Amino acid sequence: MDGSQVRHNGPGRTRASILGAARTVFAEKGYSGANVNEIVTLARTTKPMIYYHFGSKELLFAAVLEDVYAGMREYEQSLEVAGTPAADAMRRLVEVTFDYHAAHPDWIRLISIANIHRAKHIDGSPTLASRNAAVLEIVQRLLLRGAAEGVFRDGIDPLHLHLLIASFCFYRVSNRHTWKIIFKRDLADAADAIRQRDMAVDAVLRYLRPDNPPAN
Amino acid sequence: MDGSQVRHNGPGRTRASILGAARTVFAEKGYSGANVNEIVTLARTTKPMIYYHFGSKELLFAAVLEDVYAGMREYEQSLEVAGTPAADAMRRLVEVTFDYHAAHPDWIRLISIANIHRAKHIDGSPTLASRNAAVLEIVQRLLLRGAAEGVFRDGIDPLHLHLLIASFCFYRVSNRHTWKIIFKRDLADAADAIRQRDMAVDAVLRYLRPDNPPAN
Amino acid sequence: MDGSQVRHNGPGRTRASILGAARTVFAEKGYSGANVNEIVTLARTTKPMIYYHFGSKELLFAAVLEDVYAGMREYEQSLEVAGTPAADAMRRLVEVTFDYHAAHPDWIRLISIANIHRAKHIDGSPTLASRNAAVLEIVQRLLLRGAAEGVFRDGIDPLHLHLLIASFCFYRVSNRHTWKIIFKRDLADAADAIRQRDMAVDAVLRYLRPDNPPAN
Amino acid sequence: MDGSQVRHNGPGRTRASILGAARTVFAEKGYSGANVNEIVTLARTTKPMIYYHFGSKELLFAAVLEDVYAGMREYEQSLEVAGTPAADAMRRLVEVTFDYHAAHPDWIRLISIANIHRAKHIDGSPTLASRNAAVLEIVQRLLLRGAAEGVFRDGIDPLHLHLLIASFCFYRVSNRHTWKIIFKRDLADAADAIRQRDMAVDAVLRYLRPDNPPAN
DNA sequence: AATGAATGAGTTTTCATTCAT
DNA sequence: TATGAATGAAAACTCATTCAT
Repeated sequence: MDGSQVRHNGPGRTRASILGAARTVFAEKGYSGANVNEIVTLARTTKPMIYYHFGSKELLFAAVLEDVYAGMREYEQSLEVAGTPAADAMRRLVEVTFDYHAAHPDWIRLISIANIHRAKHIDGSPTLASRNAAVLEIVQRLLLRGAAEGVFRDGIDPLHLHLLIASFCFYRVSNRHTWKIIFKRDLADAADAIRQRDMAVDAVLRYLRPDNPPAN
Repeated sequence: MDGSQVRHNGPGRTRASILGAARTVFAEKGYSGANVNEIVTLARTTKPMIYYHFGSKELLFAAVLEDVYAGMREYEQSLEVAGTPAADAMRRLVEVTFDYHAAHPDWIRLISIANIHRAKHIDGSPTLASRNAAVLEIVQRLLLRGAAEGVFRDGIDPLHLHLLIASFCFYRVSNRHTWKIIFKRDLADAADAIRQRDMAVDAVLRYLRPDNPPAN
Repeated sequence: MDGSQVRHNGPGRTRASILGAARTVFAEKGYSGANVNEIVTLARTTKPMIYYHFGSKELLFAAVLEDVYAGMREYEQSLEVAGTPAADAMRRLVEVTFDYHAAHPDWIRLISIANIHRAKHIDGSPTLASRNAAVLEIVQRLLLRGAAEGVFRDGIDPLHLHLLIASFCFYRVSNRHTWKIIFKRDLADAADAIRQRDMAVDAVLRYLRPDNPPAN
Repeated sequence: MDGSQVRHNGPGRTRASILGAARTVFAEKGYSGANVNEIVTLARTTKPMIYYHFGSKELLFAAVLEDVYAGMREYEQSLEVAGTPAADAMRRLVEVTFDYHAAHPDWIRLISIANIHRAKHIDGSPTLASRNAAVLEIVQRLLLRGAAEGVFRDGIDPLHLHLLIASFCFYRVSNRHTWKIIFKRDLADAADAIRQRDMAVDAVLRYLRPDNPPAN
């Protein structure tokens, strides 16, 4: 009757829109709190499509998490800072990490939710298992470079350094709601956030600084 | 009128057992994932008792969270270390914080869950509102003492320092499941945990150390 | 507001009415074809009551089947025919079996349905496992008595004799619909049924008759 | 217009494979329990093919039943035993019937399922309506021949005799699952089956034997 | 303070069927 | 003929909450 047919989106279109909607809703409500109906409404499709494309609510959540971790690649690529002194590169790495977390609260919420469920939804994922966590190698190379330059101490475990950085950047976002109530200060406040960012850089660089720095 | 008397537990006994069971179940499954039936089964009582004592599932969860934060008092009291050099006291504070978090994963899970729900269940709680976060004062006093002793730098925001410490101690527990899958290392591994603990102390003390330490 | 309260039937009332409704609906539609909604409507209650009282649709069906087999007791009790010549007693046994099957088509349908599902719903039932099939003993005693009287042959397996009797009585009911279409005769036709009944008795007695009957 | 041609199976190939898969699945799960998806997966085709070739799930089931009854022809043809004494021929007829049922449990399950649904899926089928049930004529001729030979009684209704034979052969297969649980004996046990077969023959021949057999 | 049973609304999931290509 | 994707209706099941006692 009319040429403007709405049915049948392009291939993969429905799947993608479900994934996006699911990401939003899961991040907002948690796994159990999220509601399949709300997801399909937001995705402008129907419930069976979830089961057709993903198999179950659980597998849909797993797909969302894979998607979230795919985003980690993007973050990791932005970490590579070539050709600068190690200390500057490290400063940059902390700042980028800080900013990425600050800019992606959904990412953080979804990872928190995954942990509440003991990461069972990504356990056994071939995609994630085959991943080699690029951050660690970047950090590792940077540590070696800094040590060679004489600006970082030796023997730092890159995983532990990453833990120091990531925990700070993640927690200030993930736990800001309880902090606001308990400590009456909003960690997301812009002015304060800048000082937290400086602090993170400072803490990392001081931690790495050799006890007898080169006298140059 | 008839011999079949209903057994009463001691006063508050039912309430307490519901609270304990709820804590376990909410920590395990999250707010929405937790199920009122499971709670009463674990508490060896019946559903109406929840409504009698707490009013609703939401209010029960709020009560659990208050209970969790009451545990914070216990932690804070163990922080007070009198009569020692500031640096030693600070080392102690970090260690106690680290150990407390490591020993109370449920506490951490519940706080994560509260944050997923944007802390709405504790928002407006008179108990929590009236709380003056003792940690901050302890940290504050310690910072001043250390500055006076000349072993800490000036101008450190106690909230930020607490953030540095707490984020590390919290995150390594809260996010250990996803870390295990992504980085193939278990942050809870005993030997590694010791090194993380040393690192936390080290990072904090190096962060506080004055640039020109007193020549003593 | 009004004294005629309908809610809350007597204890066990809801359970019993669900069981009765389920029996009707399962017999009518088969296990998968039966619909939980229809059952609760017929039982004048609500869906959760099925899950509260029985646990699942499958367990409800299992309960129906147990109920069906409980009916077998009633049938078995009516088999005991004391103090008559063995041949007369056997005639009576066949007739009672015939009549019982003819009078309980639902019983037959439910057992057919159970067999379609390979009896998995009653497999492992403690009630049914502990049952000692009284028919077999009755038949056994009757065979011995007849042999002693010299009117039955020796060495008949009571289970096989019961198979001969039951198969005829069951099948003519269970398969009458396909027979009607294939052979254009209705096995349930009253006049014909009488002849079938006579035939069943006749076939059994002739089968049991000794080759050299006592010359009395 | 483009190289990506859809693979066509041979003519009727898809139809036949759907029919075969449907037979398997319906026999296994019953009409309602069977699932169109499972059928097409087993048939290695897609759902619309069912609707293209058969019109609906119900019509597909009807087609399966027609197919099942077509198998009856094969059975009936194997019944014709020429040129032997009537008693031997009858023995053979019972044995063939017994063996055919024993060898085709799916056939039996499908007929049971059809009866659960009151044979509505084959009601009105022109194919089946036009069928003249060959068994009955074979049995009829055999009875006449036996009577002429003086080895069978007169006046036996061939339909009733067929009922006696078929019920035994069908029921021992159709109801073996519940029998196994109730009577703790497996009617399909090979050694026992032989005795059941002998019994069937014996029961039929004794039923037919004249009261005053010819003294030959 | 306690219980067994009930309720209504909602949850995830399934299914036969059909559309566009 | 054949396919991948979509649909609408309904299926089984769950849940927080409340009633009558």
